[in-house]
Amino acid sequence: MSDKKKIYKPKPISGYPEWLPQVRRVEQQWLDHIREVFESYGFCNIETPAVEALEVIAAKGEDVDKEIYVLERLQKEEGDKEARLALHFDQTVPLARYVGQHFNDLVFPFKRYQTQKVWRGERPQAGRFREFTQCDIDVINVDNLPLSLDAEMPKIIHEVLSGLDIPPFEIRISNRKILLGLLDYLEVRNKTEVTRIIDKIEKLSEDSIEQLLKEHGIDEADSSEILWLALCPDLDAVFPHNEMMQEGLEELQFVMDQLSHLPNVVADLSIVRGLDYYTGTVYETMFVDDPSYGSICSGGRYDDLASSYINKKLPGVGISIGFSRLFAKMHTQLDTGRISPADVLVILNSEDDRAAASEIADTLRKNGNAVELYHAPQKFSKQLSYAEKKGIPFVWMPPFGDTVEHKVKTMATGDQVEADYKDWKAADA
RNA sequence: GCGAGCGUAGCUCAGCUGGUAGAGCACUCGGUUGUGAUCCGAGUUGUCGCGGGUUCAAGCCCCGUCGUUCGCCCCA
Repeated sequence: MSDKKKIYKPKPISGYPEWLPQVRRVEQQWLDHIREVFESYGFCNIETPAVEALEVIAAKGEDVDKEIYVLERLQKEEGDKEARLALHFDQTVPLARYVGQHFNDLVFPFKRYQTQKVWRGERPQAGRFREFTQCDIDVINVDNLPLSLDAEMPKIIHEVLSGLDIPPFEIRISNRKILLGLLDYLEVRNKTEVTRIIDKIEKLSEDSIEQLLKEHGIDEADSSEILWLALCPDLDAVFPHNEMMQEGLEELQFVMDQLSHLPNVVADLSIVRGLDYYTGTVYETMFVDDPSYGSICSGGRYDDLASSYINKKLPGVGISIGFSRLFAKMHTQLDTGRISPADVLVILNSEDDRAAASEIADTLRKNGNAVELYHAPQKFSKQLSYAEKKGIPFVWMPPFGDTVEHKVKTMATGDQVEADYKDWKAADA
């Protein structure tokens, strides 16, 4: 029997992160926290399929198209007629479809949160994945939507992020009408390209921005006016050249006034966002000490979300936490050593003690403890070592030999005290 | 999709100008009185990413390929 079994050497797939149990444990705690905050503001949850019909997803333009994963059966035969399916690329498009489809059954304003994986065929980098989790909240209404919701979004996000163990962050807010109004006034044609250039202000120098603008046919006077606006720290200093700019300035001022009690929420006119469907308020969130890591939470207002799916005007505002990016930034520091969720490990002394040990474990569980029972009567040191490795904080030591008392050992200190399993709680110990 | 770097035990890496692989950690067992994290002893682990070429000889050189990391594009 010399022939070795061939094994497939396991390796990670780039852009598809996975964590060890001790990190996943923290990840779930973060997700729980996010859910609790969202629900405390009255958002309800939905989940949509991993896939949408390709034509639902692919309508956003070529840049987006090239990142879409299409689904196909391996054994598909030529000529098989099936709807082409694609993995969703964000949660906004599925939401639009969902709202259009269930319009008559939804109550408006529709406030929903959604935490799911999304897929993008990008080159993975630090904080950038091919499969990642987003936590979205959106509010959608028929015909019009109060502007104060534009302020509620960052307020909620601020509350969420403040409750997580992360470095200092800053939520930056602008209103697209301001920059787009100026581009209108300057009669700039390729607005999308220009806004994308302005979007790079975080990474590039002023000179390179000017150079890029020049390459896209913006003359020096216009270019310096655009740059001045993007970098202008004071809303009052901006002169509105037209109604659009005026409107944008007023809206932004209104939103900022409502958020004035939050120091790390700032107006920043260089924020424009690449995605074209945003029409007013836009948000981005950066780590203060590492802004080039990218936005960990972005979003904005859109005039009509679902016009491709239903003949109604449905304005909305939404924001999305790039959960995977956020979590990946921290995960190396998040290993608490707590692999198991168990509070206590019940020792199994011998086969004869199995029934008793099992009863102890059940009773402890009824009292609200998470309990793992060791299932093999192995050496005591081995069972202790197991608790140590799994990060289980307490070990329950049932009577053995001639002894009659139960003891609980606290692993961190080594202390052992007598205890009654009928009313012991890890939380009190 | 484009550009650059890297690819040696489960992990982090060493391997000098080519001479058929090593450390630390991890893991397993042991150090008699049920007591883990420390200490001591013993032990297991590799087609040196894959394919081809040069050479008496390749982990080390050349070509290709795949994977991966970083930058660009775009974006959470």
